[in-house]
Amino acid sequence: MGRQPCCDKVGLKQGPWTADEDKKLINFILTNGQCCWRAVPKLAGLLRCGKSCRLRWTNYLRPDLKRGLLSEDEEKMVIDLHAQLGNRWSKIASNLPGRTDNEIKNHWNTHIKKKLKKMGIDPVTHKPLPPVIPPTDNQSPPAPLTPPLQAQSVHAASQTEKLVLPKPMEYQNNESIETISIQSSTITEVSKDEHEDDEQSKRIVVDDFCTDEVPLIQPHEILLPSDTNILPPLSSSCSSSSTSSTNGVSAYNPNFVQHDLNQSMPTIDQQWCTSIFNAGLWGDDDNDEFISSLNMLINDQYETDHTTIQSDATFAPDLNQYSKMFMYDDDWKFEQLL
DNA sequence: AATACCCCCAACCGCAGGTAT
DNA sequence: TATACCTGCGGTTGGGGGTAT
Repeated sequence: MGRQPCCDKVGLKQGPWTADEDKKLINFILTNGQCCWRAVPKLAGLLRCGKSCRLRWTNYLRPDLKRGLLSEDEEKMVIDLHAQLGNRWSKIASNLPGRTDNEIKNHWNTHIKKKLKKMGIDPVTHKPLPPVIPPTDNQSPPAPLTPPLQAQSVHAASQTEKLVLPKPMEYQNNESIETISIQSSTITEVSKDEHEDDEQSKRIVVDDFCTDEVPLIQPHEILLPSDTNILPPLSSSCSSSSTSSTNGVSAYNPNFVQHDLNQSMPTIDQQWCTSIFNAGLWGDDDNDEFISSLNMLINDQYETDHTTIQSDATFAPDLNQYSKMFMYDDDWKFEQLL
């Protein structure tokens, strides 16, 4: 059975998002939370399909996103996780808070792949690449490789009942001294022999967590205390059939005022709010609207006394400490953040 | 300065899985 | 059980910006 297209594309806008569209989407989600995406564009006044809105929010506008290049540690983690998980970008991303699968995928394809190849490592198998043999008349097969790395073939252990994937390998650059030492969890694959089920008998256990199941953050770490006025969802009819999340962020959380991912203390993502505010995404005429939304999020208030919200001047943070940047669209006046 | 080429990444496409009816 | 819907996921593309010639 064929599937319907995600939306009727007639009359819908495609291509890069404008600042105005971003503003509408952010404002809508600030006010109403994430609801059924198919309804979002209509309710938010956007000529986009819901899928496009979801992607824009998930990959770009979400307040908990980090921006900028991956750090060295993050890169090492990506390499290590890729060696264990393959191209399961969402799984990899779930281990890097603030990073999206798309971002990691792009970074992999544009940076890490090349780096690994340069180091003589096959980015797919994470094994040494075969040497490049210049064409000769002699068609003798290439000599077997001696693995220069610590990488050990998984198959070597396949005969044991308990299969332990290799510890993170060291990626050594043949051309420089650069060494990437990856410290990670060990994936232990428990074979069927120890259990009764067939395919499902194999499970991957990564030290203290199962990569397929464990959320990065617990619900109590995400949601605000419930003793305050929580903004209700836009509509009770909105489907929340999918409870899965990206990067551990609740998919149906009307308040993304959340605990800091790395700390236990509850914080609103002030970086994001300040960035949005100072980036001029909201014009003067819209400040009340934005402030109102912010106030609801910060103070859980519906009725806003705007005087209680700090003005632009007093709300201005030390921008140097902020990693979140909106830097890809001139319309957003990013220079204010730089 | 003009053009060609390359790189990067946001966005799109289409399929799969889960859930509601 | 079958169907429809919604969302997540991974692969791919297109265009803007930077660099080389």
